[in-house]
Amino acid sequence: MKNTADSITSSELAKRSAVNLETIRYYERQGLLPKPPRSAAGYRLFSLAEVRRVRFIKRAQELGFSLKEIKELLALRVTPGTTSADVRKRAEAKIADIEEKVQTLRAMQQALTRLTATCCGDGAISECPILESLNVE
Amino acid sequence: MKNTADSITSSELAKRSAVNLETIRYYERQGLLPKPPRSAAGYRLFSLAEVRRVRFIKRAQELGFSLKEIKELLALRVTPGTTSADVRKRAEAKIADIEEKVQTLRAMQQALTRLTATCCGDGAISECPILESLNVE
DNA sequence: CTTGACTCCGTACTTGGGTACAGGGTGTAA
DNA sequence: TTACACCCTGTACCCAAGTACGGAGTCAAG
Repeated sequence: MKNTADSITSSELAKRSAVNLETIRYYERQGLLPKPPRSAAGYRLFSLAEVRRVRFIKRAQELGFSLKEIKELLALRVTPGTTSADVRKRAEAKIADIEEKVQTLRAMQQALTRLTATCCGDGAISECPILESLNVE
Repeated sequence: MKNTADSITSSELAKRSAVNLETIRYYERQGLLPKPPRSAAGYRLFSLAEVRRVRFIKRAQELGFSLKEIKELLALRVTPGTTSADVRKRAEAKIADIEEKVQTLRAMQQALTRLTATCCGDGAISECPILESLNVE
């Protein structure tokens, strides 16, 4: 089996998106990757575009999204059976979720910045400044 | 066992920080919570300050930090045996990590915003716009 | 026409992060 | 002084997200 210009094997997809081969099969089972067409011998024929998809999944995971949430994100598009108003609503909800994450990260960053600022001047800094400043609610 | 002004039981800590009681024990085992002093009967006597700590752990988890990473974050402070230059360096590394997360979240948000913008106008939008715009390398 | 690298499938194992008991000891209000 | 709610420990179980493995088929270079 050779990779052609527009079609790659599962192990090639795994390599290019820097995940384990088994992970590809797993994502397919979980519906995160579309069931790919098969060669005459039954080999999976992935499109190169899936590389981007797998990388997206990995990135999103690092940001605390579960595979289930990622599936929802990837499903956000207008397809037969969904109205664009519906997609719009779901997308807006996601935007708000993400905004919250950003705000929390910013607070953490600020805390750490204050830490670096105070700790070089030494003297009395709080026991654990990062806790001090993430005191939201 | 009664909770006093400055000392609470493990189940009270669990309740106030909105986690399962067993999670408190688990965090203690993992070194995410300090081993608390005990009452004569062996009951844990947590300080109220630990509520904030547990909440911080939960928030950080939602942002994709593992318990191991969270432990490192919580350890960022000047203590006997660490120089402030050392703390500074580790804090700066964390700040950079976080900045990356923020950037990725911003890209996702932008993608979603474009989605809501284009989908109400309907017409030809890309198959899955969120993938398009998170095309970072 | 064989050999070595690849693919398939199903199933079993692993790791992180919890959760749920069981069996026993407290604390206190009635 | 008992009833009931609470705490302790240890151990076993659970789910998500992979990862590994065995047995069998496929492909292409020598």
